[in-house]
Amino acid sequence: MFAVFEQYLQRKEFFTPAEIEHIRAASTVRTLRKRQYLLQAGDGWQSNAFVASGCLRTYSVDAKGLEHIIGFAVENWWATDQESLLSHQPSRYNIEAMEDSTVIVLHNDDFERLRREIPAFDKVVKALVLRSFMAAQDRVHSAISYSAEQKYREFLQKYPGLVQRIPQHMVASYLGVTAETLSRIRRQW
Amino acid sequence: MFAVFEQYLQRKEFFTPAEIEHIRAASTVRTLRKRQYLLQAGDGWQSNAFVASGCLRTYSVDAKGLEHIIGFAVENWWATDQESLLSHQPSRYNIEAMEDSTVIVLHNDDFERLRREIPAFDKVVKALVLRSFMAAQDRVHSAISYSAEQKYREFLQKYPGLVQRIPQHMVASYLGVTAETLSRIRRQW
DNA sequence: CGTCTGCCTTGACTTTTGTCAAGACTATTG
DNA sequence: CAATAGTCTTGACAAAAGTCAAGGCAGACG
Repeated sequence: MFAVFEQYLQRKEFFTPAEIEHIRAASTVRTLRKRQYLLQAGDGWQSNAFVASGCLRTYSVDAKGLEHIIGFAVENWWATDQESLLSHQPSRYNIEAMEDSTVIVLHNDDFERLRREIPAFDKVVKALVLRSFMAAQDRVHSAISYSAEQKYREFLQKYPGLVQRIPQHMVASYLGVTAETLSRIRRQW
Repeated sequence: MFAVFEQYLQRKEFFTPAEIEHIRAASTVRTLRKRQYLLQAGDGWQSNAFVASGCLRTYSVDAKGLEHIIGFAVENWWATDQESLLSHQPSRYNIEAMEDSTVIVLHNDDFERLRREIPAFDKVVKALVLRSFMAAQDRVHSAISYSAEQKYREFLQKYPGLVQRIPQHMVASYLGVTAETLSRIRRQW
């Protein structure tokens, strides 16, 4: 499964075999069964996880027990909680496998070391962080500008295929609407 | 006004006088009158702007003519449109001065060159991008999880002082609610 | 194979938020 | 200083979304 990660990296930048070996040495491959947690709220988190296969979700649980999904991560995406990582505080989020999944876990110390030692790796991460920021900002824009229906349309268009893999009520949670509302939007079509 | 930028940088990392001079050489100081635009939707954007004084807002205008503020930037913050910058497409956003302001503008070519030439500068930018991502993600979390009132409370607590400087209807736009709704929330207190 | 759980839908009703229109107050500016 | 533009508030009403409760269906699993 590390091969998926290697291909991801090579697609973005050129890595020598030695560099790949360094990265492999720092990596831990973890398999998760459906519904298994990679991170549970309240625990600390000091890693970054690359999804080699499967699908995860990151979500919080509010005072009323409602779940709010802040992100999905399928193959070739990353799942992480930078907030806990940077603050060294327990996480507010849960990261849970929605399908049987395989992830490549890199402890943040190793991750930062690899950024220093391998310029290509640093480049990949720089681009990743910047793109993540832009994606988050764009989602803020949708959240404050669009109706539930518009947000759903945008989701379909932006992530075609995802809707096939993810239960509808979780898409609703991701969009910030209730499962009933999303069901009613779809009924009208 | 460049001094504000220098202090900002020195507070984050150590810069030699020569490094500061390199940065100064690439910088353009621009003063903006209240209501003046730094960027208008439809134009291209190839820079990053550091706010030395004053206050700016970044917003889009939707099909109905309604404004949606995706961000404010006061002293020691940055104002930019990474989307236009990275895609080389015309911007969807306007950046407008809400007060008489002074900004330090760095063309992206110079910005990237400085990152390569000055490690401390690269460090500052890395941290900035990561923090921006986390802030955006946190805002997504609020947007999908909270009611209008809860979002307003969080805003007050997160950016005390900002509410003194920014017209209320713009705070409403930032939160994704109408000016009337925000006014009614405040009435209840 | 039958039970159970998760998922989706639907209806009836409530709450929240938006829309439109009007008015008051304030600061700016010619 | 008078006109004006910007800001905030309020009321009446409309629309959007949430809540609660029920039922059906399909897949998972003992």
